Amino acid sequence: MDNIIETPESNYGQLTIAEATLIQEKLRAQVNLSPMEGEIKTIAGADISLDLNSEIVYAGMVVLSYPDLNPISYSLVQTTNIFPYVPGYLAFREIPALLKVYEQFPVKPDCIMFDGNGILHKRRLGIATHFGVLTDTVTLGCAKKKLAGNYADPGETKGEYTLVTDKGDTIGFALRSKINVKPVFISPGHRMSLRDSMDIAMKCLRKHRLPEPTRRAHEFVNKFRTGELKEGYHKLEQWSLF
DNA sequence: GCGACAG
DNA sequence: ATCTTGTCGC
Repeated sequence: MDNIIETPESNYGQLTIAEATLIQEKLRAQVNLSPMEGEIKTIAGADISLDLNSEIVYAGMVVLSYPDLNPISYSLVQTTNIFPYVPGYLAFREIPALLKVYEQFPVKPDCIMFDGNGILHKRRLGIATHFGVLTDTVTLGCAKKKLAGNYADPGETKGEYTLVTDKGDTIGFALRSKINVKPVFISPGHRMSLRDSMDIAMKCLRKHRLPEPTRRAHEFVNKFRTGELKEGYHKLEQWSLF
């Protein structure tokens, strides 16, 4: 039973929703939302890309300098998908591949931003939180749509935000990341506070709706799927025009 | 039964 | 998630 939790890459594909729920409830007790310690010098964005009708998963992470936000390295891994997409269980679909992606980094990033939620989740265990607890890393989530909770629409100015609450708990923020766009949903994953997640997300905003880490991860992973980038760990030169 | 529903 | 055409704005 416990080995299911220890080896997600080999067992998540066989899980039932009931078993997955038990794992989330067990991991929940290990989540750390205390203020982040230490300075962030690098932040990674994580994402996956899929083919239309294929089992292939193209997963990747891009490490950016912080607060400059320039890509300095990236890791790409191709795997076969096993777990289906079920709202609330995204982690079981993407984490096996992302663990392999993470393992390829000779030097780990100080923080990782996921394309999905942290504690902004019915059981407070979105993909960012799940990955953080599993690997004991500092993580946060940035989703493009609301998964759980309630919120009021934030003001139209870039940087305005409102709280997302659920059953009396504040579980994240609806952030207007750019003028005239729908808000994105920010929440801490692991080893950082709600305030930390907002501070970091805000500092990662540039000209686009999505913060640079996840925007870059999405970009790189798509280039990987279309063949423009190759699998493996790659270090970018400082003068690279990325 | 009717909505809600990360990617 | 992915597929698509046009359109608006910097």
